[in-house]
Amino acid sequence: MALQAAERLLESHGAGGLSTRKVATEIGYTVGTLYLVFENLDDLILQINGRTLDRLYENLKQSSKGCTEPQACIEAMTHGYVEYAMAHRKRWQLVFEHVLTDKRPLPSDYQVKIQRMFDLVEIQLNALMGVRASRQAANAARALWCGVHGVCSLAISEKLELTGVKSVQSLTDTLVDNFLRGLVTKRK
Amino acid sequence: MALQAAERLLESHGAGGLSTRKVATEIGYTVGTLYLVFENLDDLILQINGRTLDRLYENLKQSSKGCTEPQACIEAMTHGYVEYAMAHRKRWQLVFEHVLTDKRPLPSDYQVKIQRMFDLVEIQLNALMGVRASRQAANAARALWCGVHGVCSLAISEKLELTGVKSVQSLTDTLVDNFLRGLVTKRK
DNA sequence: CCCAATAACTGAACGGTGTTCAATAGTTCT
DNA sequence: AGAACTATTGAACACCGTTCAGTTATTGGG
Repeated sequence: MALQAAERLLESHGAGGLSTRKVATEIGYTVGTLYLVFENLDDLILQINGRTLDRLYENLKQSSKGCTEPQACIEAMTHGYVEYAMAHRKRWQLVFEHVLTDKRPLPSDYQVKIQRMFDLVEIQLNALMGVRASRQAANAARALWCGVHGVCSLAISEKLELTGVKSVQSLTDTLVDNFLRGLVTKRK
Repeated sequence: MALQAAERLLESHGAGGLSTRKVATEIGYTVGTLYLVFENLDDLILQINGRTLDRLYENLKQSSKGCTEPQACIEAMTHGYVEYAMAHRKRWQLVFEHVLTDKRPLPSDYQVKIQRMFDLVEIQLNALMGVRASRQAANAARALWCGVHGVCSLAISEKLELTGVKSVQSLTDTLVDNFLRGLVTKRK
């Protein structure tokens, strides 16, 4: 599959090294053929990103498998997110930091794949906050997840002076712990 | 100046529309001349970004001018940040979401310009948390600011289904309010 | 005033990119 | 075998970043 070759190129040469010609050559075809399968380079990238989002989602579910307490679940998921992002920076970056040429809105299944992740958190927040606050939980889930995303974003693009995955994890812990404590103290 | 022309192009055609040839033409010169002034396209972009970071910093200081309470200051600053990011998406995106071709580390004054913003928050957190917790305040400032950044990042790249600046502001409020409440309740 | 030295600027060239599409090669079916 | 259909090509176009030998402008000295 072309997508596998593209992912190989992405991992080895970064997002900048992704080109239609290279991908085509990698799978033993020429450029023209690639354009019969993909509408666009953006299209190809979106399909790679779809796969990445799937794996990320699976990673989150896996991470939160062995937990019972809502708070522990959320912490496990944030660790899972950070872990995946840091372990597959190039892939993660292609999803969240690559500006597409296309002006069209992102495909709807793309939105769904992102929303899924929010939902995982929302479920736990609902458990944590009680049934009454389900409206707030949705909002809080988004806020929290944006926050975790922000840590990864700045860490991966090296705009924090953090060294190593460990310190990124501890920074997200700071964010998540305080946010959650704030959330439950409001409810009391 | 070439930078002004480049910023004009950025605003009108997005980061993708930035090219050495276009910038050169815009100021009535040819490509070669541009390479006497800038080492690189990356170099040009970094200089634009430096200016953007300066303006963003000024905007933050301005926003937090008329406040007295630490919490109000922080909220004013986050609003200032979001406001600037949403009003100058292209510029903001070039700073934080454009992946440079160069493999070299970011210039040190770049790091300084980012650190400055953390510092503004840290000062307020110190006031909020008491003197004892200055070590935690530095960490908390980074965590909080990463969080706000994350909201902007996802909002601007349209990965949230948020409509309008208003809802972005309210999402950051959710994040910031809960985080701060969590922070102060721990201290008690 | 003219010439030499210096600074400013050019634009063609190279190798790369995304994208298109007439032409070709291969396959299938009657 | 020949027609219909599909798969694949590769040359062409317009752009890109980057380089650098060569040209033009400006300056200073005699």
